[in-house]
Amino acid sequence: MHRWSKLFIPTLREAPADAEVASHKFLIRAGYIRQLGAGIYNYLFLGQRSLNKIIGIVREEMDQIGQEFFLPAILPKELWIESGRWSGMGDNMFRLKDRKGADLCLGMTHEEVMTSIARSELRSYKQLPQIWYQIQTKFRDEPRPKSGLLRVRQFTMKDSYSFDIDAAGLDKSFDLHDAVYRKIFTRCGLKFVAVEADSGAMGGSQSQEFMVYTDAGEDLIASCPVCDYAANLEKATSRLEPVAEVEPTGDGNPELVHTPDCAAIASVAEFFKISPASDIKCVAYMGLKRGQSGKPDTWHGVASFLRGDHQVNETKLMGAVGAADLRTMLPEELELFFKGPAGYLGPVGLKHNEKPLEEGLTVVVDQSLEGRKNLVAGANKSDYHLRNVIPGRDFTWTLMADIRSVNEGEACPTDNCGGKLVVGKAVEVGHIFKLGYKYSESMGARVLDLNGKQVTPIMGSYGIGIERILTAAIEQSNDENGFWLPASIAPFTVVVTVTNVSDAALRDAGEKLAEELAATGLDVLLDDRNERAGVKFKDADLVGIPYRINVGKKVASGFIELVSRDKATSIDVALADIVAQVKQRVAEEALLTAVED
RNA sequence: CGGGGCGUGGCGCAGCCUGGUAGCGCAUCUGCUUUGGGAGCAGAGGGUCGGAGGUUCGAAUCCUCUCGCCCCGACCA
Repeated sequence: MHRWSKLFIPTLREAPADAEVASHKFLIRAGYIRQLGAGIYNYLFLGQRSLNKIIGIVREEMDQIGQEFFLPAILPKELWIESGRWSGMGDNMFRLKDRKGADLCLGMTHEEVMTSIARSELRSYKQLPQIWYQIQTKFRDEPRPKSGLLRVRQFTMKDSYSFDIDAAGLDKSFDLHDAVYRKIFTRCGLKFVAVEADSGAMGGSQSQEFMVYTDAGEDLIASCPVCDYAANLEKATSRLEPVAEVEPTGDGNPELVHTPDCAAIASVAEFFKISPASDIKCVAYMGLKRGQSGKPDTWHGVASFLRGDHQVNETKLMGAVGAADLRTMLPEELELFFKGPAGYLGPVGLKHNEKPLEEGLTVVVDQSLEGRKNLVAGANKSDYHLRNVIPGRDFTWTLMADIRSVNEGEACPTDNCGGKLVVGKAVEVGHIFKLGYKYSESMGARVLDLNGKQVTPIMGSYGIGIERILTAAIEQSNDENGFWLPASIAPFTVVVTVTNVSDAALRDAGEKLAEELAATGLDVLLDDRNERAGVKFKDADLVGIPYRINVGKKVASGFIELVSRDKATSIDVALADIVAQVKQRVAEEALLTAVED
């Protein structure tokens, strides 16, 4: 049992002016955290207590499938040179030198270290599979820390890594993590959704994120209200309605048309009296190709063509051409590759590469243009467009791929579903990922298989953002007075508020009650401060404790009040029944966050 | 990095434009009263005005540089 009067819980009546999202404001107002620098926070008593409960749940569940390690946070350069990420991580990596001048970095993830253990210790398929995890501080020099604990430069992550003999084994390790993650987030009381995610430059085969819907989130999720389809917008696909093609003009071949002041899609559509879906849009990029084996990185022209009413999905485009980065083309580059100005770019007559990201221009055409007819496109000449353009007949491409972003209201891609996709903002609390052979291969991890042949183990990596669980929980449960956490992760389960400590009878009743509750194993906070009742009620509402017991005048007749923070409901309970009542409430709530074993 | 904004007691702000002894609310401390939704009265303490340089008789205020923080875009747990 803890006494509020002895604790450091610096609650604030007002939030700092620069806090924008609810969780940021309340974490500070409730005395959970204090800021030390951009994206760097002190965790105070209540905050640390809640994080410790989250860590406890994560550890308990992870122990069901893996083994806990604890790796260093300060890491030598050499490992990262081997994996190619010393340069690949760029400015996101905190770097430092030791007294001898040797390069070190602060760990932002631990594939390299885990793989180094695996390669020096694992020798036989008989030792596989292995799942190793740790709960540890990560350092990432984010370009823009923001929103309190949502995006920070130092945070706690549970990261795990699996080593399997083959792809089937990896599938199993992946599925084990999927199941355990669901248990963890359920026990933490999060309303989460698992979505398909982009596997990006990491080159893995499957990637799934665990997301909690909130407007504070930075990701966009497309989901189907009918079936269970859900995907990060970076990855999401949809089924398009067929488009009514326009009739050809003249002999049906491309025809040059004078189109003054028609640089915008809308004005082109207006000019030709067509839907933007019958116009070909061009977005021109420069794509970054990572230099192989010590060679410098290079930029190459990438022209993307898609329907006028669609938007380029840069994540998909990068994946399609294998670029490490994209930027838009400068005017002089447009002139070089297209001989034409922005607004009048088109695919007809363009010379393109056979392979992406080589000398010359890489032309990428979105799938939705396949089989289309009689389209309008820029003529690569100021104030001119072409009509009657047919993909394949009038122009070709380096590659055709899905490079567009889906829009809300488009049809779900699942066969025979028919649902309309909705798009919502969410925060990522976990990510599970089939890595493949990238690290085991490059760093030389090998084991002998059943036949005595040397093989490379296949890896997976899996992360949970500890602080993000707390942040997401606050985002999903708050009102103007504060927030409430599920009992499983709240710093205390119940606060016993003595309305007037100068009344000895109330004080004694509160003491006795708090002792009794604590004796049953509940986390009890006794508010024994010499403050007015209103102050204590306000504080109790603020700090995230799910239950409150008011010890007031009704004690004289043997009653106290039990208040549930979430619904702000209060009932009178006989003193003799209160311990049982609280236990029952907590048990009922626990049922909601219970997981099957 | 590009764009925008802000730095004045612990927190929230005013003062700056038009230079002239730094103010308000909350919080803190003392005393008395009060005690079920952030109490009242009386008194007290606390600020190199982010930092450096400059202009001026005189700078929180004007100029230059610099540091920090927040927000919007490219990354990720």
